[in-house]
Amino acid sequence: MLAEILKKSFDKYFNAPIEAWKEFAEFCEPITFEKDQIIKPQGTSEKYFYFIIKGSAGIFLWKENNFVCLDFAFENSACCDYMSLLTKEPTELEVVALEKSETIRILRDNFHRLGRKSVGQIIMQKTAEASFVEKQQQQIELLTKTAEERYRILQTKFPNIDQRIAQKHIASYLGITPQSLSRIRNAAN
Amino acid sequence: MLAEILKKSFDKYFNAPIEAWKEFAEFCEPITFEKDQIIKPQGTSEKYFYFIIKGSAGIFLWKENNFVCLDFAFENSACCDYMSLLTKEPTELEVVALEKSETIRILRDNFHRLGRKSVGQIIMQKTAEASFVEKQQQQIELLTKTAEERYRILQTKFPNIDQRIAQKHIASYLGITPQSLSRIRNAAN
DNA sequence: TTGATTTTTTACCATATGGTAACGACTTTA
DNA sequence: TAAAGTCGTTACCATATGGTAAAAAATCAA
Repeated sequence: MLAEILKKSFDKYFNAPIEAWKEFAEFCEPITFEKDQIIKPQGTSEKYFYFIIKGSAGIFLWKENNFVCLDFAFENSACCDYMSLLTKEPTELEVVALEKSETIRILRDNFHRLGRKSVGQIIMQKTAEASFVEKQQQQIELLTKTAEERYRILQTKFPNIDQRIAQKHIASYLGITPQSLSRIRNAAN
Repeated sequence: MLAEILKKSFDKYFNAPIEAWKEFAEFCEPITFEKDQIIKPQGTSEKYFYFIIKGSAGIFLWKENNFVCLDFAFENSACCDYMSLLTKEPTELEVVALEKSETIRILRDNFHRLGRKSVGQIIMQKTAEASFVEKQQQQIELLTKTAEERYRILQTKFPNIDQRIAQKHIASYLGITPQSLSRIRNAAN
């Protein structure tokens, strides 16, 4: 079942038989998080690669007494402090469940070890490439769009994000205060 | 000689014999660009992976009648429209030489083909991962630092950037106008 | 339900940055 | 050398967003 999700997610890149994905899935462990539960605390090194089956999570960076959200993750996407997973260094990033969430996770060392097998290697390569493209898109938006335009783009990308994620988190992702987001939302009518 | 540069750049990840790097280097072609020469025009798909031996380049995105610089590349670093190289789709990104630059390049299809060999695969994997980490750092700076702080960080990262790169390019990289950068520079004393 | 806590909204003023314009310095071209 | 263009600087005002504060609304806990 997990093998099927993985196969469906990555078949467009690499057509491997379901057995190969099942073998990969052997190393995956299901784990559930409550809303607001910390998946990876700041100051630590990321030990797992997570994949969200149901629910959502955010990658946060604490700044003074506030925080900014660097990214959201919803169903069928990876969710971890990927920078720390790659470098094995501790970071100040914090991963938090934003809803009650069902995930599967795989130990970092197993993730890297499986990277030497064909399907594991494709997952690692495509995860790195997709993560880069995603980040570059975010950088382009931050450099070329207004806060309001970024908000509209985010709503298009995740159509029900307003119903699922607190405004303060969306505001911090957009790089503005909750007050400014409130102003933007209420001006638009 | 190129093989040695490649080996030096990637040996920390993967200790391959110089012969393996020489084999990889066989597919590389040297090419020189004049200052302000367009390496990859907007609206096209990236055909090459470039590596800068000497000089510098910038990745630009045109916005109305202005442009923003998404990244600088100097000696011993990759430089291309990596997003387009990966997706094979045309993008609006433009790569421009900012000084007279000596580069080596490798055809996209050869790059991907060599990715199936051990050293090629390590280059592709590590390039993707390093590009992601780099982009996430930039995103963090854009979300948590002021324009002045970002300028100081950039100066630390590339100590002689003020002497090598036009202020207007630095300003656009920082997400501000040249006038604002001028104000920041002259206020700091 | 009731009270406590958190989140969102609104209002006020402050500030960083944008946009336009003009000027001088520098660079390129003829 | 002169002319033309580009670039960096400065000044002015405009604007988007920040910061503080407090009320209103929503959520959570007892």
